Amino acid sequence: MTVKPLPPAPVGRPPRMIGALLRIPFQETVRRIHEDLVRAGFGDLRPAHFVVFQLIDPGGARQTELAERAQITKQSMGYLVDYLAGAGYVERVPDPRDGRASLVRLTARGDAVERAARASLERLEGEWAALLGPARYAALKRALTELSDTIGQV
Amino acid sequence: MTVKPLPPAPVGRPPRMIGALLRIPFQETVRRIHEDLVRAGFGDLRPAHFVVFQLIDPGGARQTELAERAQITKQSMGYLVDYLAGAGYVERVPDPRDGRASLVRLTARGDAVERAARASLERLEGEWAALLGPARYAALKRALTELSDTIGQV
DNA sequence: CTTTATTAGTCAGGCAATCTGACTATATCT
DNA sequence: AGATATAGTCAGATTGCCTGACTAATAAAG
Repeated sequence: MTVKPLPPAPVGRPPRMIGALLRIPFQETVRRIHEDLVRAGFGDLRPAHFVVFQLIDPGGARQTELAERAQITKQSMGYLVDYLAGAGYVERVPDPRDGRASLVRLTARGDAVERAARASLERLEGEWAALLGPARYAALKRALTELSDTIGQV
Repeated sequence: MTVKPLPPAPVGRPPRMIGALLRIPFQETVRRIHEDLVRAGFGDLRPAHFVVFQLIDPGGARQTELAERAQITKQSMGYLVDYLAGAGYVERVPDPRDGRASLVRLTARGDAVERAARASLERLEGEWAALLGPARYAALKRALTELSDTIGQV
């Protein structure tokens, strides 16, 4: 009666190519960090903001510098920093070395986010190291590090 | 005199964590595919469209099915498919098995894109395999495949 | 030391890619 | 036949990015 059952799954999918193989774990890192940050009370942070925490220097960084590192325009970085400043995660202080510039610095709340994100990733790394075995996981990180160095981005 | 030279680079950056290590090569795959597709005359495709080519079945797929696989809403997938149909990469044909549905199918032009994207990734994989050595590159793919299988996404 | 060019950042406006909610038409189940 | 579920569209909003034009401060050239 039913015409429903689609032809019986012609094959078991071609193996994923490197694009999907990188995308899936990468998206999982983003998802996990976001989930853990929400649980830690930082629910007003969205994935687009993570790059700021990742790229900012301990003593603060210029907005233009952050934009270059993140490879977005200074206007887009301004938008992200505005939001983060409004939500109390960063503050702008005048740069004593250059009257045009200000330094974007993490507040105490911003520092807490950085620590929470780092802890979240470390938990995930622990899970993955357990899955693959520590040696293979370390080899994975070394290989990815070499690729990243070659690509030459932040 | 000059106050300019920032303190001489306090340290050589902490090692990247797994998030950045996955993000950098992943973004490189996207950048390279896009670059090669532009060169091949498919400059009207944007990275957001790639997922459709990646997820569509040879005989066509339902829009809702594509949305589920891509983990976006059916409305968002509708937006992408509308664009691709308007640009001649896919066509909607009525689903003979279900009057509510249509099947999204690649046109000849869409097939050409899929082949070009695959070739682009294969070139990139060749470069990376040369960089790491074939054995380490194969091990990298195996490790990423196991992580992807565990995460359980497309 | 003044003019010129460069740099840091903002303002204004626009587009792409997502979302939610409400709806229509068709299918399926009881 | 009636109730429920599913495929897809319509309408409207938001986020994250862009380009272009601008201001203010600095640095370089004469």
